[in-house]
Amino acid sequence: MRKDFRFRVFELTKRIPRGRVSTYAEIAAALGKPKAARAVGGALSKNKSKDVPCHRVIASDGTVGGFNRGTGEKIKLLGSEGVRISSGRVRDFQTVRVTLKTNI
DNA sequence: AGGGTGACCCGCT
DNA sequence: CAGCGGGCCACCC
Repeated sequence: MRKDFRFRVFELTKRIPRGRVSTYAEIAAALGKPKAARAVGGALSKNKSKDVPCHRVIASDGTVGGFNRGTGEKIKLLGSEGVRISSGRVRDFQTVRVTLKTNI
């Protein structure tokens, strides 16, 4: 690994376009570690930087997942970007989902 | 240095 | 749809 796992998670998360989302598992896989989804969540939970749109990262089943500022806040942010959510679940999940690739 | 922890995931009941 | 259990991983005492 040429960089810290956490660093790579952040860099990858920054690439998620506004109004689109990705999943913990997706990011883990993009980093070459399909089983590290949990670790990805842990990394994002410690993120303080506002440059990292960690609210655009959701669970692989389409549910919103957690957020250090509170799930409600996460839903709010997503909504303001045009991502429709219903009952803690993202509508049109398959559509707004993005595939990321690593360059790091 | 070893074990606990968590913004997860998947399969099964 | 809801619960439960086991697995996996990086991070922080």
